[in-house]
Amino acid sequence: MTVEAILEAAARILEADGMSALNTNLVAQTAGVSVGSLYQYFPSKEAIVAELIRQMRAEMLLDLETAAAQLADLPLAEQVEPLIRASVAHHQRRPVLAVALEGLETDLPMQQEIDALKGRIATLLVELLTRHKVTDPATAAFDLAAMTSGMANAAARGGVTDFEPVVRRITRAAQGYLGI
Amino acid sequence: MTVEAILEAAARILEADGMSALNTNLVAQTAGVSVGSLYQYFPSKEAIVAELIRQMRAEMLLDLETAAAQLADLPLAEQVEPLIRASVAHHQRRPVLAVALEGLETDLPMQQEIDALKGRIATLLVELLTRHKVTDPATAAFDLAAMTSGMANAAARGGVTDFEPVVRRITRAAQGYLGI
Amino acid sequence: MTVEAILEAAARILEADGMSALNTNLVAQTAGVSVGSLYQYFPSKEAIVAELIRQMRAEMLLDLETAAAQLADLPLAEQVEPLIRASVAHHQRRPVLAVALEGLETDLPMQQEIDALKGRIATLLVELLTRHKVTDPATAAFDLAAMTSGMANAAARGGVTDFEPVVRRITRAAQGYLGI
Amino acid sequence: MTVEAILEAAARILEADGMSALNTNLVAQTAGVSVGSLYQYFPSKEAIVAELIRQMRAEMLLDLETAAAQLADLPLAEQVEPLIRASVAHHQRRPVLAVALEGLETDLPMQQEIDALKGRIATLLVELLTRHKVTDPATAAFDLAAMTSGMANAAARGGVTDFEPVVRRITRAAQGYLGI
DNA sequence: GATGAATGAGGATTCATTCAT
DNA sequence: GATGAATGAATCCTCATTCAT
Repeated sequence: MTVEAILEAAARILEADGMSALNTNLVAQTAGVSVGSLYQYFPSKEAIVAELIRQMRAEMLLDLETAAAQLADLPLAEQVEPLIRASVAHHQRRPVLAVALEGLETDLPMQQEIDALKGRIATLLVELLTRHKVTDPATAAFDLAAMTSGMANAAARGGVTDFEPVVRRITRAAQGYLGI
Repeated sequence: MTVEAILEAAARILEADGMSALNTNLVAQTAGVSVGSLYQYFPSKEAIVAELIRQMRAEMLLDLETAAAQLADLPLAEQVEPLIRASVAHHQRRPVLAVALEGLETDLPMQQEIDALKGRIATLLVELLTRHKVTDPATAAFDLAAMTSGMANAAARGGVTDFEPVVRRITRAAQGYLGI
Repeated sequence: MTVEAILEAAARILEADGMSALNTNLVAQTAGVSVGSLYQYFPSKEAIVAELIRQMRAEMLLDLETAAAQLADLPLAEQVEPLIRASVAHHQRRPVLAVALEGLETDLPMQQEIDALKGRIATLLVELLTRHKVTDPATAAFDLAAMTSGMANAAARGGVTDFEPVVRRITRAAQGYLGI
Repeated sequence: MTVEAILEAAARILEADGMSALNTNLVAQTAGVSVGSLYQYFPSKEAIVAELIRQMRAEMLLDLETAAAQLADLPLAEQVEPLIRASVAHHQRRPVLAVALEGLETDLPMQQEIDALKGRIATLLVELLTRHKVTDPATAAFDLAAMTSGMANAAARGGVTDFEPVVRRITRAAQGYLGI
């Protein structure tokens, strides 16, 4: 309960005013708990942000795994759009937060758990592309992920809230990249 | 001289340790000037970052204008790759700095001059796409720019220093997007 | 406790070395608290001074109200001296501080609360003079207050610590002014 | 010329925004000279303020001496008003500046020349009162000066620009004080 | 566990003064 | 003499973190 309140408070502050406005006292106050309690559950301010990012990546992994499982037997051409839709589901849920967190991910000192999740996401994509005989699947997975998040973030920054058209445009680019 | 020393010092700190390590005393010291001098030329820490971004965008505009001028008479299919190369030239020059500055651009309060440059970059692309009868040229320009910087940034973050292969991969995606 | 320590520290510094020596670190140190605590209770350095002035004016109002209540039925001629004594009671308590604070009052940006207190002091005097048929009571109240604080401050600056003789001399001037 | 420009610039800044806005760079700029030149003529910021105060006191002494000379043969009762008028002539000329400078006088470290002028003003008054057999002429001079400047400053602070009525009211108080 | 007052290092900014040109 | 860029000590203020209750 407390943990969730803290995370939600941090998320809202990030959405509203960005990282420069995020400070532990404000998070605690917004969450309706004391700073002391905040430090009971999180060792540092960065740990809060890290947990938010971890959750986002965990959700993304789940979204992708779910989609991949359902699409397993289809040809690659038909999987692309649903997979991109899954990759972007977290943008669809909270676009502004997604952009903020992705921007923060770079600065964060290496996080065991987050890196593991990102590894699993990468592996999922690489294996999928390998299975479909894509050349240089590692690079392709990397590029497709970059393209997808680049376009989704730009759309979110531009105030988009319905990502369905965005998904279709990303799909076009991805299919071009894959030579489909 | 002093101004350049300050900007170069800030750039190097940003490259090495990111925004959280950027503080006015360190910038001044690294630049070999006093804090007082720093404030003679920049009203605030943010103004230094803003100027760095402004320069990056100004260079990018110049790169694009130069490329566009040389390509004016070619069909779109042949312009894509050189234009992407131009869009990414600043990554090629200082990849780590480019990533850092693009990440900072979002947080920065609206900057007259930077916004003007970004407007001119956007206009250049929109007009070029319009000339070549691309459907919904505004959205296409937006998406292509997002895709390009998304992939270039990811590559830079991954430690890439030769962007030539990256340019070719982005080109593939862009051509797919444009249906070429 | 902390608030009082801060105010007393500020008061002592003001008495000893004046406003130019008043800085937040010194106040905190003198008060035996950290700067952080100081800012927990006062939003700025000026706010500390403002509170000191507010207290001085609040005491003055109380002194005057008490005196006025006790003198209500006497003729004006007999009220003048006790009222001046009340007006000057804060000088009697801490002469050097009183002078310092009155000097600072001018520069201070308008303070809701302080202005309210000064308004009540003025009203008290104006009504009293009105009740005794003094011509142009507003101007008279203004002048008498100015005369009183002018002479009391000058005496304090001159090192006087016993204000009883000063009160009697001010009384002579005030009675002259009132034509008594 | 330069000296006067500097003093006038300082005076105007003091009038407009008070001591907290007075800084050497602004004074130099307002005066249309360089900071370097300012320091050619004044050893420190305080020296500028001190000179302004010195001039004010010098003018006041002159005003008083002139008045006293013209009134030498009149009875005290007839001298009071003209002497107060002379004491307040500098308020009449630049009320806001007069208030600002009198407020600054206290903080200023002892200034040889200013103290000498104030001594001569005091002596002039003491001797005049002595000549007219006033009891305790030193204290009377002190009190009358305090009362005069207290009332004049308060009036100036209140926005008064015509001091003639103020002079007459001060006169009433002074005559009361002197038992005239 | 919860609280929130207290801490104090860190960092932004100002401005009197100097001095090379 | 004049200039104004450069200096850096001084000062304000913030905020992550601790710890006594």
